[in-house]
Amino acid sequence: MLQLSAVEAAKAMLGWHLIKYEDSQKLVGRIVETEAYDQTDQASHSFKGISPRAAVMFGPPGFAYVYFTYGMHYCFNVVVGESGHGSAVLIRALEPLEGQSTMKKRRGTNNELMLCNGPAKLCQAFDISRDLNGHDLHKQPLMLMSSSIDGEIVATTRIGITKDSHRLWRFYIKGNKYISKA
DNA sequence: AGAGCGATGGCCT
DNA sequence: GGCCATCGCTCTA
Repeated sequence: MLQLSAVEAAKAMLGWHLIKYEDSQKLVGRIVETEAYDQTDQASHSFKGISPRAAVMFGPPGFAYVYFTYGMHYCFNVVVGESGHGSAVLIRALEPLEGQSTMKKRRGTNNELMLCNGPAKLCQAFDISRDLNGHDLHKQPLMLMSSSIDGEIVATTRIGITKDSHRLWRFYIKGNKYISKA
């Protein structure tokens, strides 16, 4: 699945589970919103070729690309596509399935809908930061498990970008309450 | 060596 | 709906 193009992988990954193993507990979230980024796409960190920051995007699929932005936020991506091709899927929102109490503590809210409904929010809830950049998602502590969905997929423009903003490369599960923005 | 700019979220109105 | 905090990365000189 993960060797697919960014767009195909972004759609296929809806419904997958993201699992984080911590000392005495497990956090689980279901992917409900994604965005595709590709080296042919000006909005992508890989557009200008291999840089130290975006190097992971050009590696084999199934690894984590975590970057820091706006001086305060982390965003989590899954590297997809063939090795040598710079593409990744940004995970924008999760539906919390397990470990909600820890997520609530980290996020400072008791509202289930607000725990993982944004790329930086889910990183805070799952405690994902720079040290997981380049991590193999087939291994603990952070893992990806494939799953399928029944729901319909909606495609829209991506959020918060200016270049190549016409592409309909954002995908979410129709009607899901946990997406960042309808 | 240095300036400018974000794949944003939270809080305020 | 609008504004602002805050800093690593990239590009330019």
